[in-house]
Order: sequence, then structure tokens, then C-alpha cells
Amino acid sequence: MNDVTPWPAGLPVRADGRRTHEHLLAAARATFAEEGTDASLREVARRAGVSIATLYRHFPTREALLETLLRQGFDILRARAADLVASPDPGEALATWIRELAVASARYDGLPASVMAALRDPESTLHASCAGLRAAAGDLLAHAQRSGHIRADLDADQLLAAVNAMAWATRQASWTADAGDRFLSLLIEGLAARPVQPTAKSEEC
Amino acid sequence: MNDVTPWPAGLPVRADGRRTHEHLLAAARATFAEEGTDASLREVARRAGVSIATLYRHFPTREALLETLLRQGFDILRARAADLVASPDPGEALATWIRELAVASARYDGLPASVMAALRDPESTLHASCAGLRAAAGDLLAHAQRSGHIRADLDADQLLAAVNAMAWATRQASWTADAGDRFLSLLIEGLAARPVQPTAKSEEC
DNA sequence: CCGTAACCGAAGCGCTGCTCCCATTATCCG
DNA sequence: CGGATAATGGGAGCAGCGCTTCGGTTACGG
Repeated sequence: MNDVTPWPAGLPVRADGRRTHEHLLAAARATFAEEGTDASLREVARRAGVSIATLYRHFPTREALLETLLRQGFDILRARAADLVASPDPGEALATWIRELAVASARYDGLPASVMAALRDPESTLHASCAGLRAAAGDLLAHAQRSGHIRADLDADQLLAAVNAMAWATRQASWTADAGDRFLSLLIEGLAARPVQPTAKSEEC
Repeated sequence: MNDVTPWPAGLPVRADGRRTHEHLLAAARATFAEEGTDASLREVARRAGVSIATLYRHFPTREALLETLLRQGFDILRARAADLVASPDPGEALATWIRELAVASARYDGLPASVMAALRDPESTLHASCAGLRAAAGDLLAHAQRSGHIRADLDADQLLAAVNAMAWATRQASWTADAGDRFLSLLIEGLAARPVQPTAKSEEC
């Protein structure tokens, strides 16, 4: 009776419950794709053919819903980073991973903001996934920085913020097809370590 | 009786109206600074000691309110661009202007998104101001590109989007003081024309 | 096949942006 | 200085939002 969260960990046990779960996920994918991660959850429930209370029973918060949608992709990205960290060219490995991360972050409008918010808030259901992403980014970044091809004045949080910023930019207008790549190329070239940059006014090296 | 917009152009004529106008602007500045450009307009009206209908009478849309708040700063930026366009170092001029634009764009949370949306929507009250900004950016960018120090595969829209993206990133966490500069330096170094970049896989030059 | 637990629907709370109508009231002019 | 007037502002109202709660129903699985 007091069990507010019916499934503390795992899927619903009954068959119809699991069906509803899948319907909700499909509806959320479609709705978030069209309207962004701030879309009305009532609309998600409507599309799933389910009442709003049912949605909240399955996913107590919007972030929990997002987490389920994103977990698989984020896990893949973490594994990808673990592979790439052994690459002979750490700079290129980082660039490759950044491009893949950016594709994931640009999937839904508003997703970059959700990820950044989750990183900030340890209580968020999304926090663990996003922190994992940050750790993966940190590993790749550290290797690339040690190789000397990537500027050293940057940490994993700032890298994630920058990649998400480019994903954000990609979502802000109906660009030509290659605009997203251009934003990423701006970032990736900006990441390159340069001997001394005449335009930079940095005092410490 | 049918005059929905009391002041088609210009300030309210009566003295008390002008007072209220100023109160509203001050309240909006404070509220937007604390809660971002999506803050509740009821809250703005509350702070101004005014009813919500009064706010809407003075500023028919949220964008009209924002426009009044931003116009001065944007005009200054346009003038600044006009000055800088004559600079002997177009690359450095562009970098300087970008930094100033980023400061303005990072003033309120959500402002980069509002600016990008206004650029997209010709009906927006903010559109004119933002389009002026784009034109200014275009001039500076074209000069810098002709000088050969700035990569040529970029237009004014993309430049504005990139700067706003960095302003967005600056707002996404409580960074150390220099993080905003770091994001901008990433962008500015990414803008530099490079002979051939080994990490880039672009097919056309 | 039936008891039971798990599920779902509808209503409700406080909030939002935005609109409308009418009384008030400050203003400006004689 | 006072009064007519028109501009002004207050409050209620609409539809929608996120999120919660309660109770009846239903589909399940022993």
C-alpha cells in the first residue's frame, strides 16, 4: 500500500505490465523525437493508450523515463570509449568518440540540457549514466592529452559541456546536412594542442 | 475599444504608465537573471507590483519584453562590429567581437535559445535585433575569411549558433571563473584556418 | 476458475501563458 | 482648481502543464 515504486529494480512482473512498459517507451521515443525531452508526459501517455497515472507508475519521474531510453546507447558509448582508449592515435580516438557522443546527444531536442542537469544533480535518475559518460570521456581525454596532441587546459566536464553545446547548436535550426559535422569540426580543431597561438592571450601554458 | 496594442510604437504617454514601464523592465531584468528567460511572467508582474494584465498591456509577448531588455546591448554590439570591421587584424577583430557577443548571450539563462529561435522566426519581435546581429557577424566573418586567417566553410548563421552554443555551455554548470573563456577559446581556435588538418576527414576543401 | 494483487482511469492541486471585461484613477485641459 | 475622459490596472477565466492520490476494475496465475 505504501509501495510508491512498484518495481524498485527491474521490469514489471506481470505480462500486461511489461506490454504497457514497452508501449510507453515507444510512445516516449516518438514524442521526444518530435517535441524534445520537455514534451508533455500526458501526450506520451495518450500515445501509449494509457492514463497519465499509469505512466507515472512505470516511470516515477521524467528522468527515469529518459534514463531507460538512453541507457543502452550510453552503455554502448562507454564500451566504445574503453575500446578507443587503446587506440594508437589518442587524438583521433577522442575525435571519433566525440562524434559518436554528439550523434547521441543530438537525438532529442533538449537532451544536452538534460544530460548537463543530470551531471549536476546526484539525485537524478540519469546521474549514474551521465557520470559514466563523463568517466569515459575523462579516460579518453587524459590519454589524448598525455599524447600531446590535445590541449591540456580542459577537464572531462568541460569536454562534455562543449560536445553537448555543439549538439545543442545542431538542434537550433534546420541546417544543411553537414552543419552538424561542421560544428563538431570546429570543436575538434579547437581541441588540438597548438605550440603557441597568436590569438590566444593565455598566460599559463 | 479594439486597440489591443496601446502603444504601437514608442513609450506610454502618461507619466504613471512610463513609471510602470520602468518598474516592469527592472523586475524583468532581475527575474530573468535569476530564473532565465523562461521565468514566469506573473512573477515579473508581481515583482513590479503590477497585475499580469498590466504586464501584457505593456509588452504583448515575452519576446517584446526581451527585445526591450536586449535592444540597447545588441545595438552596441552592432556598432562594435562596424568599428572592428576596419581593424588591421580581421581575425583578432572577429575573436574580440565573439567574446563580447558571448558575454551578452550568457547574461540570461535560456537567452541563446531565444536568440536562435528569433532568428528562425521572422514574426518574432526579437527577429529584427537578432538579424542585425547576424548581419554584423556576417561582415566581420567575411572580412576575416578574406584575410585567410579564418576557415571559409562557415556562414554567419553557423557562427552565431556556435557562439550561442558556447554561451549555452557556460550557463550549464557552475564552472570556475575561467571556464567561459575556455569554451570561447575552443571555438576561436577552431575557427582558425589550418593548412591541412590530419585529424579532419573532410573530402572537399 | 476464482481470489487477489496488481493495474489503470479520473479527478484534483497548484502552477503556467495568455485574454477579457469593467471599475478605478491618475491625467490633462479648461 | 476641478471635472470629464480616456487610459490604466485588477481580478476572474480558459486551457494546459507536472505530479499525486484514491478507488474500482481487470487481468493474471496458482
